[in-house]
Amino acid sequence: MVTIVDIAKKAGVSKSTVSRVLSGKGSCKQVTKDKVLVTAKELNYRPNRLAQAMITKKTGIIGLIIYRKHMPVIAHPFYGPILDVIATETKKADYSLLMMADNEVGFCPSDCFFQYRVDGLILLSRVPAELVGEIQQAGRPFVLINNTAIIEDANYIVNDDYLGAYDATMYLLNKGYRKIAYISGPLEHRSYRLRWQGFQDALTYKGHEIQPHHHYIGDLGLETGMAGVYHFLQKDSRPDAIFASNDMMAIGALKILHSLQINVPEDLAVMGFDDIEFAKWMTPALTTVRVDKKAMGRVAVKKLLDILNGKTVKNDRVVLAPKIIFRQST
Amino acid sequence: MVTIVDIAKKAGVSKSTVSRVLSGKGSCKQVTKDKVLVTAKELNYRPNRLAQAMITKKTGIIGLIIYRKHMPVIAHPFYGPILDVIATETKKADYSLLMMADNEVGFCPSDCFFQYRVDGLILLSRVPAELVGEIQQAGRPFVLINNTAIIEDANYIVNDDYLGAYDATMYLLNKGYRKIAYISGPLEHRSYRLRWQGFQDALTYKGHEIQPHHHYIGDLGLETGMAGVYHFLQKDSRPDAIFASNDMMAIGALKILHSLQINVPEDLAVMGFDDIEFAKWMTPALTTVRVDKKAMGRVAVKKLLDILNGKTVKNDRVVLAPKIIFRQST
DNA sequence: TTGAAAGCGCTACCAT
DNA sequence: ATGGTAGCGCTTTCAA
Repeated sequence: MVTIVDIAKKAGVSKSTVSRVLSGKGSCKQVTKDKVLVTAKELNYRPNRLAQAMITKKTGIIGLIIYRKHMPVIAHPFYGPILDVIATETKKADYSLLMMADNEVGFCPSDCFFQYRVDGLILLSRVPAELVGEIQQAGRPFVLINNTAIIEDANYIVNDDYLGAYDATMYLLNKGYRKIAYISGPLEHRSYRLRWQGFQDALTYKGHEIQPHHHYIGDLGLETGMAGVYHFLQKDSRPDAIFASNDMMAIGALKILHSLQINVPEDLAVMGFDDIEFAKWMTPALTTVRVDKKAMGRVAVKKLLDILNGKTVKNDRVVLAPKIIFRQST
Repeated sequence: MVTIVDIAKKAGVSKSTVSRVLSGKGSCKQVTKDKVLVTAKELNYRPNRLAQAMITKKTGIIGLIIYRKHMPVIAHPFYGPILDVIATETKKADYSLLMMADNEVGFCPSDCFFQYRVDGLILLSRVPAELVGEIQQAGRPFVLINNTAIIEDANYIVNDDYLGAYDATMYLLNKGYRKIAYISGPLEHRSYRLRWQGFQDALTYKGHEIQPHHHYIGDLGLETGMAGVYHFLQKDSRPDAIFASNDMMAIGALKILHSLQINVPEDLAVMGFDDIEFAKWMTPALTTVRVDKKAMGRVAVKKLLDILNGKTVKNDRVVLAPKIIFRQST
């Protein structure tokens, strides 16, 4: 590999000069500059960023940690689009992205990143509080996206899950649905706890009560949606609407309902949450609460970049407003 | 940050000894070893992999280039799952992944990777021949996945697109469909060229001819599927089956057909290609040709790792066998 | 078994 | 405007 010494030799200058020209710092004669630049190009020189990083203490790399239990990790219908804008936005700012799925064993992920001396970190979804502690202690800038645990003294971007669920329930109620069943994800998740709460509060506010058998708790997948429908249908009083706490569940519900020849929305309405890409492709297209995934990624990168660029950024949380997307399933 | 010098001081040994203990190379007394190890842990030492890489010439990083025109790049329904297994498999081997979408402007992507001195590269989908040339010239190991251009002297993993299309057409023919329309992606793409060829050859083999208006060429998206259907329906002789050259198009076709109240598969059958995740969630669930995306990622990583581990690997191409997945749309 | 010294490719400081 | 030199944190000879 070509080094600045090679350039220096060929151009007949010192390596300090080469470095200065290439980095654009310091002054020098135009002639020297040109000579160096030309030789560098001739030699097809590529700076060694590792060597640079050792001195400047800046690698130009941003680390990305994704909760491993989300399977698939990268092609995840919810997190995928977020990763996408993170990749785009970081590249615009000339940063590279080092990816890593959170490994349950030990705290390997942070280890890995620290070893590469990443400039900053973006953490998605669930992240063990200890890991965040380590990162804080190491003094590395980081931003949390949609974090499950509430962590103090940190920048984080979340969706207003409570509001989304509240509004969606109100919408359902206003549309005349009275027996709304609810399918929930695990309540340990901040998002699912808040969604469930929003749903209940809206019901209460309107003077309704949730029917005894009209709620079902499962995991985050399609199967939970299916199981939920079966659960509701077993009982005498059938719901007239189902509010699934994420789109995957809603899609599962839609599938089952179709095979049971129960018409949506005529016989039973279905509402989702997240607005993953396929929501609009379902038949019927899924009415859902849109979480602004692009904004999540964009804001996260912007915050991190601001910190890296030395702008004074005080830790705060950004709560994104959700929006109901009206389609055909309600 | 703690360095080996800090450990050396505290443990009362030289930094060479620390290095030797930590890297496990060379011998030393058990006592010294323990002392160093304990101090390292006490100090919460994290090796600086950049410094290590400068000497060993091994960064432990694998670069990943994705064709930028695929939008979304990461959450892509076809490439997403491939990225996923790449991430998983590389991590298992203790490599990190540096991601980069191919940037049309110049050859920035390779630049970026070379600057970080990645150990090897995985290139997905379209990659400019010049870029590959650069990489080859630089002597960096690399593997191509589903490459559009045919590149000599390279390891690459592709799907047998010709065979998939041929088989699928045969299946359609055997099921009794006679007027099969075909929706194609751009024929510059190796995959789409081969699929189109496979379709035609199967038809010819069975003594059928493609109807004049029964093929439509568009881009890779949903909209092409929709446009294709409209195109076919304008004409007098309506097809009894549509073979879309990818699932996104097939899904688009399904949507339109549904809104036109044309029953699938009773009035018109629809066959896709790729078997993206959502194919099975459609109503009706989509019959399609499965491309083994996991195998693509797995094989690519294995090949690259073999090269990196010094196993003699001669350049060859792996052609993965596709498989028809029978579902409800045919 | 251990330590001293050289050097990876670069930047940054101090001379000139 | 330019060159010499030190040093980033590490591995790797080579001596002791």
